[in-house]
Amino acid sequence: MTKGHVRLADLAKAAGVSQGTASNVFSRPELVREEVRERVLEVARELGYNGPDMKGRLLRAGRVNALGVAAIEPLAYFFEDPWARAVMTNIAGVCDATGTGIALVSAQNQQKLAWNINSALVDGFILLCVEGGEKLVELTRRRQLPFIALAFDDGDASIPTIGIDNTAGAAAAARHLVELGHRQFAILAIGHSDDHVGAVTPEQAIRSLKSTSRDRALGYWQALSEFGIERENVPVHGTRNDKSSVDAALETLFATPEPPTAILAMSDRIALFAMQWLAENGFAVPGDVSVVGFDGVPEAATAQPGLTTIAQPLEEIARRAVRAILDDALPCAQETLGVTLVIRGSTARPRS
Amino acid sequence: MTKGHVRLADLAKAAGVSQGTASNVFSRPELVREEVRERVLEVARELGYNGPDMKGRLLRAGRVNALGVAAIEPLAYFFEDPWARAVMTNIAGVCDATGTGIALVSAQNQQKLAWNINSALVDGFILLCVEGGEKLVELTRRRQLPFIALAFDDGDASIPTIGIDNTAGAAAAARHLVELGHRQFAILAIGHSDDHVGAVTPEQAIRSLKSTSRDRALGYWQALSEFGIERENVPVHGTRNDKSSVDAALETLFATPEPPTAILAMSDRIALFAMQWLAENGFAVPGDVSVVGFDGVPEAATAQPGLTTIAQPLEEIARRAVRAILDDALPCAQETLGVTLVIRGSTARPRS
DNA sequence: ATGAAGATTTGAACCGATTCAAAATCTATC
DNA sequence: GATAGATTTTGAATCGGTTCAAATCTTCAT
Repeated sequence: MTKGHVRLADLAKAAGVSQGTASNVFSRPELVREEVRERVLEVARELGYNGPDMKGRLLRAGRVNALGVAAIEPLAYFFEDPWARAVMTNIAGVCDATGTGIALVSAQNQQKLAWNINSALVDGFILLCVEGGEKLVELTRRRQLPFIALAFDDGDASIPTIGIDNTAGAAAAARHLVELGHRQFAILAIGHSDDHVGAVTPEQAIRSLKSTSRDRALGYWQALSEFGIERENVPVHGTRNDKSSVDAALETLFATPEPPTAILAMSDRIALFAMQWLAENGFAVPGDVSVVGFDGVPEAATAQPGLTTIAQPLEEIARRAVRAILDDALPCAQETLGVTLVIRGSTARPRS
Repeated sequence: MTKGHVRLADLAKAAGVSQGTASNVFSRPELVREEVRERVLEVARELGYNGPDMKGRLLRAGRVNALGVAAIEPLAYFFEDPWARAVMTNIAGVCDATGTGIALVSAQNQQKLAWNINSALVDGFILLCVEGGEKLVELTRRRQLPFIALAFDDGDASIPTIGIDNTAGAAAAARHLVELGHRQFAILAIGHSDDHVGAVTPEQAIRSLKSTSRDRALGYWQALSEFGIERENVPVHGTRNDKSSVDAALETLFATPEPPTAILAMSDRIALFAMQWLAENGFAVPGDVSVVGFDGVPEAATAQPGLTTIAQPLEEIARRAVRAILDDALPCAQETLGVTLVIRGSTARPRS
């Protein structure tokens, strides 16, 4: 029954028209006389031909109408990591509107990632650079397709990037707490280049933090110093953005004679882990301790209590990124967008 | 700087070999003498040629090494819906292992979906049929690529499907509660063909529920009747799988003289909304009311308290589905997998 | 030196469409 | 009825590779 394979040429012959006309019936129907068009479609139906095959079309046309989103992580990252999910959700929204497809590109080891990036059938890439951004950019660059990096952690201004104002965001977070009356702070950091865990001095932090995290640290310090709180008096603990390292940091912090009344977390993930630890250890949030996160992931809104955080303009980021790829209108310079402080239930005045 | 475009033919000429040899250098290097291979690669580097372009390769070779996952929903569905996310996470895991890419295919209106399905560059499809399964299958069928339907709601045995034993799962959930001593039940349903919201009689439920939901209802009733509780005494409320319709159902239920002490929810999503409503309205879970969900999404494990639920073997489902597509070894018959009762903190004996 | 077997390389066909200049056909105008 | 102009249709080139039978080159025993 199945005729092996019906291709456009077969259809054309069967319908008694040239291949060119047959092609137009599908791709530019307005060019072909209605009568002919209907006949060809009729024959197509009989033959079980369902429109031109993408592989051929694409070869000729050059565009796939899909964009790739890449990260150096297992594929499941896109569905499990809160930030990645939030970004993807917004990208998905923009793609829906423009009818663009999404291909997920990733791998743990570089060998495979290189292959995957090279073989992905897409018109361009959005790079999630939270981990291994440099490698990712390097591999993608080779492909010679438009790409844009998100959360990229490197000064190289030749790389098209959409970022956020980390310093201003962090400053806003710290200012919010200090204005509520807090004076005892602690910072939970991520992004030590050596995955350092535990207390660090400000100098160590400046030296070993990746630029995103360093900017956030600088923002915290800056706002606090405006109120006379010097960085030397604000303990900083490195974490690996996972529960166990956050737990360890908090155990140390709350074993000191003057534990913090306010916690500045460099990610919502960390902040949520912190709130969990506090709840488990009998500290009320925000009664005993206030917590501020960073990123503005959806989970922050649904937590109990809601997490006060610095929200990234993800929708705007997604819109610009997708547009940049599809229109091949990459920003000549790196773009930096503003962030907003979202106040929820996890922050309040300190117990007097 | 950019030489317009370097293609395999250019490289071949520049390196002084035939195009066939140049091709082999990349696709089947073992066929070409090392000396030649290195020279060609060297020239490739000079010319900035980064391996064969996928579009051409694919046209000839026929395989894309990617699979499409499709649903009649906006693209964001894959990242937001708990069940979809759980399924995707598992599919991603399998794909990671086999080096397969994932393309997301979806659209709200059928017109666009048809186009997207036809133009997706994939070797086959996994269909998430929670909504509009029939249409999805019909459109995919036309594409004449291997596909397999998940959560498909139709008897048509000619369609390759991996499903679960809904009746047995529901029965296990009900049995668990009844064995704890509960006697006052309520069922929160989804999947009314007309999106009905509010109380329904068993007859109405049987008539208007889609098959997945009907099977679950039958399972509940069957287990309860073994303990002498007749279906007429178990109120059933339709919901739209969203918070507002769940809230409405619970308000009605708990306004009755004999409110339920145990809730059977047809999805974890509903169950979690229910727990939220109960908390907001001063009912302790499981102290005052026990709740059982269905599906076994990750959120069920992290909720406070943990949600007792019927877990689908998602890993197994994902593994079989991906294998089926990649090996083009579709199950000749529809497969049905077993489910397991996972007991967590949301169920306990009723207050005596 | 000769010839068979094995290793490399070549060349041309092919994958399945789109595209566009040129040819063919139809319409309108005088 | 002839002709310019508009509308359709055709045919061949092209996109960027892969593949495979045939041609060429090596190697080595005879």
